[in-house]
Amino acid sequence: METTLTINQLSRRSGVAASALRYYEERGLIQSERRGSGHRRFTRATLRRLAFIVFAQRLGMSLAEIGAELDKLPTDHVPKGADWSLLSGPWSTRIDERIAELERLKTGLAQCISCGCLSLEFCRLVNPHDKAGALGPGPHYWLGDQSSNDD
Amino acid sequence: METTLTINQLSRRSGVAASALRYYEERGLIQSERRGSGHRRFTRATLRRLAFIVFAQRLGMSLAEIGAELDKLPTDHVPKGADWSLLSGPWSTRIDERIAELERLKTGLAQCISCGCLSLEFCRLVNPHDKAGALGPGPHYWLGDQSSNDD
DNA sequence: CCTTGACTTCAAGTTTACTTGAACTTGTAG
DNA sequence: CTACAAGTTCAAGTAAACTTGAAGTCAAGG
Repeated sequence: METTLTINQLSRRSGVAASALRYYEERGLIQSERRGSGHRRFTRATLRRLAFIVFAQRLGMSLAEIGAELDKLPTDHVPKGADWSLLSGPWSTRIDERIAELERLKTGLAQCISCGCLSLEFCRLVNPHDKAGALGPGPHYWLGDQSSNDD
Repeated sequence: METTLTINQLSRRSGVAASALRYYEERGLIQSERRGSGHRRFTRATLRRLAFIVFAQRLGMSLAEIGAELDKLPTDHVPKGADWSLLSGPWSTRIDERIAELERLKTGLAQCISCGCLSLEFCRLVNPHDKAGALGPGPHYWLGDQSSNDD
């Protein structure tokens, strides 16, 4: 039994579209060996790598950031539990920060917006101290640009 | 004293770029009156509307979704606390769900990925029951496409 | 042998949320 | 009255993360 996976097998197992897998490979997030024909073959370890990618995306990380994290994994052997733990450790913190922000949003939404005390205060609520901490979809150029708030 | 704001005043007060404000108006998220010259004038109520938009974005909502929410506000008077509460009420639930997902991710990251029990299980962790609940940046076409997981 | 499905590359298209630039008009301070 | 800042529209550009289509190659079953 071959222990490697074709791109469609990997796609089915991971839930990630084959086109996305090719894209990830192009970006250097995953690797494959090629058959003489040029067809890709992925190891099963790629599944865990993909899981990590999917997780990280849900946390709002860009593929560039995720790639940087994955680069920290050892290359001399297939990453084990301990190797992954090195990556996931700081993430608990990241997740906790995100949760804390959501709590703030929840409070802010209930109190600040609805009661009418709001003017430019909401920026503090949304982005208290981290200028570059833009999570969520789309560009957020408005974040970290409080310097012009002179009114 | 004029109680209306020019686009740059509004921009400074809200932290949202003037170009974005024009874009929001074009999308129907905010409104303005026009002077004879064509210059926009915004009421102060727009500030709260903007706060809502900014909040909602941080929760991962698209401008289309946000627009749909804002359309629920009454048009016969300037929305008050009670009006906003109608919108923000269900949001606590939404935020709580998001927080719950983050908790799952945290646990999953620590346990499932690092221990190696992972294959396609992670999809359940990431997206337990809500197919369309794609938060975070970028397209997530892989979500809600579990039907082909026959392997 | 032949067909069908899976695979390949490469270029171009898609979506969201804006920004940027050009060309022009208005408003205000001195 | 004359700068100059601030406003306008419109078209085009940007970024991320993919998807789609075209055109061709490869592998397996009958």
